[in-house]
Amino acid sequence: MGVEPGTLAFEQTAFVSRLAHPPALALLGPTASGKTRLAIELALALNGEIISVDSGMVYRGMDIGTAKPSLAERRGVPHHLVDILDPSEIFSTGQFRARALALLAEITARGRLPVLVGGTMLYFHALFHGLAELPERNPVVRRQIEAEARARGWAALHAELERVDPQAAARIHPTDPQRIQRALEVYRLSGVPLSRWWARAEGDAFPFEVCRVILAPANREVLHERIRTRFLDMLAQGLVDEVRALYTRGDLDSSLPSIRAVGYRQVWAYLAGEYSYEEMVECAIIATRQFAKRQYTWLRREQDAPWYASETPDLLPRVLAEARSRLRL
RNA sequence: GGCCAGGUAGCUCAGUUGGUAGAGCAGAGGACUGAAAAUCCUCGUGUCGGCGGUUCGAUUCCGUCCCUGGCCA
Repeated sequence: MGVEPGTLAFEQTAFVSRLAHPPALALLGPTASGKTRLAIELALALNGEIISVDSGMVYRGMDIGTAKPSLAERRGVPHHLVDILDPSEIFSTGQFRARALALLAEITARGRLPVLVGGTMLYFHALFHGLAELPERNPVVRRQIEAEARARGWAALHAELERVDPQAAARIHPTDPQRIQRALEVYRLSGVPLSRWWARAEGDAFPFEVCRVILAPANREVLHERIRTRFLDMLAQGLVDEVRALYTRGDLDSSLPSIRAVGYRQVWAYLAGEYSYEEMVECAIIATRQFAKRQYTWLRREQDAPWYASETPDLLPRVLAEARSRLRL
């Protein structure tokens, strides 16, 4: 494809030669930090396209509760990995990584800047640091393991894991059903212990020069207040009706990752009669706070990325300046 | 005003036959390899409502006062 002199695409391509890899921008932050809006501004200013790094926004029909930007709010900026699945489907970190990598290449080939934005820190981690070539989840094996757990208890399955994969067993707590299940699944599917798979895939380099920026409210009380008012806003916008539409479909249930998402899970429980309205509101806000806390734990590990307070004046110009100098745009 | 039941961690409550107390929730920190908005780990000093009394020792027993809820006037 031809790149014409004088266009932004030409300039970017020209500068790329000075970087080891093509440029990419990544905006990470906890829920309710304001990253969605800032990302759109950045993409507009830098000729970018957005790649959503968000395990909830992938689902169609889940708009209010995931704080998905409306078409108007997107202001013409393409948003990738949004509305790509039905809530009955299950996404995975591996699928995210493969699709994101493909999109990064496509957007770069178009002469535009990829802007990764989101709060699903495992996805960012897998993208930047690589992922072992593990076998994909297998529903049959999972059901089998669940049945065994019901009969013998997770501790017994952890003991079994200890026999076939002592290294993985040492890292996985006996009360962590999800990881015990996954480790046994990988072993049964491949005959190779999970710890061996981990050891094989050491450090897949991320083939982009990435400028990472972290956006978060200045302090916890501010974050908690934003979370509270935002959830109340979602209710005012019709979150209960949105979840009811999923609830009345009849083919979805509370074990699905989509329905387990913060907010959806609690409204679902309210519709099922397990919570009063007040309990639902309270529990959803609490769950969101706890989710944000886990996001901070990941974020603190990203020492090389600068932190910006959500309430910083002139936030956009500052982040723009940071991106331009790091990526030589 | 009288009677009853309570006042113990931010919240809901256990408990101590007298030796100054512990659960759940909340909160904080951490882990994290195809469910990740998931899953899991660690962290509990607080005038035991106030003031007196009894006692070597009171959060516990006694008296009194205050507060909350219920019932009766």
